[in-house]
Amino acid sequence: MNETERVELSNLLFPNLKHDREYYENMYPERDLPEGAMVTRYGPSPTGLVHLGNLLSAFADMSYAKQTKGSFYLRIEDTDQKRMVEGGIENIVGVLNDFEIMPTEGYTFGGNYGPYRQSERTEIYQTYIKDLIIKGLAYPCFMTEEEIAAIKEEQEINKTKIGIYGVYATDRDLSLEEIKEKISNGEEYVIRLKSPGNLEKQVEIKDCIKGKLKFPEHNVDTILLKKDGTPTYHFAHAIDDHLMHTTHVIRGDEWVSSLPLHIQLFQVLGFKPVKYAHIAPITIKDKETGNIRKISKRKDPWFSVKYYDENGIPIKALHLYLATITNTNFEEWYLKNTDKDINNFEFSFDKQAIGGTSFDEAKLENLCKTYFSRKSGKEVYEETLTWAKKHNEEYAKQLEENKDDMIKFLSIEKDGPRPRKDISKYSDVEEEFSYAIDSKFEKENFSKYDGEKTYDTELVLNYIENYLDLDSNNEEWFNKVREFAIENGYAGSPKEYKKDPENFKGHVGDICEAIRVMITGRTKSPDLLSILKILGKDKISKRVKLYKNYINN
RNA sequence: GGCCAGGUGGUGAAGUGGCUUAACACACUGCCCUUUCACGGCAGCAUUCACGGAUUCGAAUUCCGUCCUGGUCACCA
Repeated sequence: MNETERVELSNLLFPNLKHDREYYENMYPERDLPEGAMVTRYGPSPTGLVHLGNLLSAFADMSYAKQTKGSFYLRIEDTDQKRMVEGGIENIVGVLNDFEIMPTEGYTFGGNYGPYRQSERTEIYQTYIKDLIIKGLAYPCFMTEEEIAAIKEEQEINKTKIGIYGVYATDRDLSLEEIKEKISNGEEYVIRLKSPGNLEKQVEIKDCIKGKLKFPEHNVDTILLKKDGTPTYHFAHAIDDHLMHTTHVIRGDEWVSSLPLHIQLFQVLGFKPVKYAHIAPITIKDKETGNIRKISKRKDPWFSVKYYDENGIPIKALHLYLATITNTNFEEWYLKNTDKDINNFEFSFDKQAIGGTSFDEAKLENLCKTYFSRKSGKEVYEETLTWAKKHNEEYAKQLEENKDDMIKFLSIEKDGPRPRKDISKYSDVEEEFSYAIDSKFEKENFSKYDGEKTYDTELVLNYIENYLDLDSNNEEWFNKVREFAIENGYAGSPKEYKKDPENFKGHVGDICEAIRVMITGRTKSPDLLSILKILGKDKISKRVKLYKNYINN
């Protein structure tokens, strides 16, 4: 086919396009951004639920764009209408909102490079395809699925490379007349790339994360436009990332094998290449097989994004975890910089894992504890309340009714360089601080206490009456407890008791334990005096009496 | 099967030829601190970096082979 024939063909195939390539090139000019600014994008397809892997790449997109003062946009990749899920797009936008991974532009976020939904860009794609046809770089292919399947089978038997290329690309050199005839016969067609690649030659590609990668050139006549006139991912990606001036395509590592195609597409289209960064997959060691595998929706609850919200894992703590996965040096930095927040950390591609990153539940939990330990009692209260309003209304109500005391309880042992680490998620608060809300304590009584020991209420009552001074400081208070212990035949310290157990009924610790159980319903708690002070004498006595009833029944 | 990537302790990993008798963190164990728990401190936890060979005065780090694991080979993204 000569050029005039190709022009005729292009008009036959795409008679109704309003604009040409130049029009779009001018419509989306270069972005006006500072030097080194990265333009990234999150391009989900609304075919199901958002999962951890998606979130991780969106998080990386956001982080890199933010720290370089660039742009992070959301592009909906919905070129496959068959796989569309109802509410899929709303879900994506909702998850991004919930997890505070906010695009600066894109679908529902505005911006000058839209539309940000691929199904609304069909004309653009077709315009570029038309141009490719004129240049002889793409062609209509009329092969049926059966024919293609037969070729694949043959290739499998012959152990040659699978796909439509070289001698298998029978429609590559169809004449204009033949094409016209097929079309008038009503034969359906796709548009394929006329791949200039040579399998014998190598392409070298630099991936920002993986480093230098070498592949044989791409030589398959990949489908660019499907029968229904919509583009395949590969083609849409090239057009969109060019027109939207993406600088870095950050995506899952399942894409590295199509890198030669994508590079070739950019070349054929005459676009300036983008940089690629392929993120290692999140993996997990399968309990049954012992093998490492990609994290899975069915087997791993953590895979689903809903898990974090439902279980009360704070969004910011999840960010912390995503950051540790993203950059291997983040964790150390975060532990050292107790006063800094995640925005002060500088992410870099060369600190990103190359192989798989194993999901570590224990690490997540620890990170959550550290996160909570750095929050003030008031902050913990407020965040827990917000969470409870959504997931535990009854508790939310109780929290609101007991706001002041609750904040005091949550603030115990929070000051200083070594704060408590006892909460790893919002849902822990209710359980860990079960003694904090009076009405709740009375109702649940001592049902949470699982020890077998019973304690002497007369002894404790006596102590409260005659020795308890809620205005004293910790040292004064404890000296009094010790004094009381000794007078009642207990050792003044555990050491003393250990030396000569025969001579004592027990030691101070036992007295404290008795008090603790009676007023908190448990053997473990934060600093006792602090709790006593917040409760006040009346509530303390009441609880001891409650305990008395409890053991008598 | 072809192509590509990766294999360092229970886990995540640092490490790019001598500074490594392999950092750091999590987990676990023991001890200490201590009125409980948590925090914190100390110690233990890979005589060795999948395996074999080569290069080198010297290798976890370079090269070759083997094995294992993962990804990918759609008119899905």
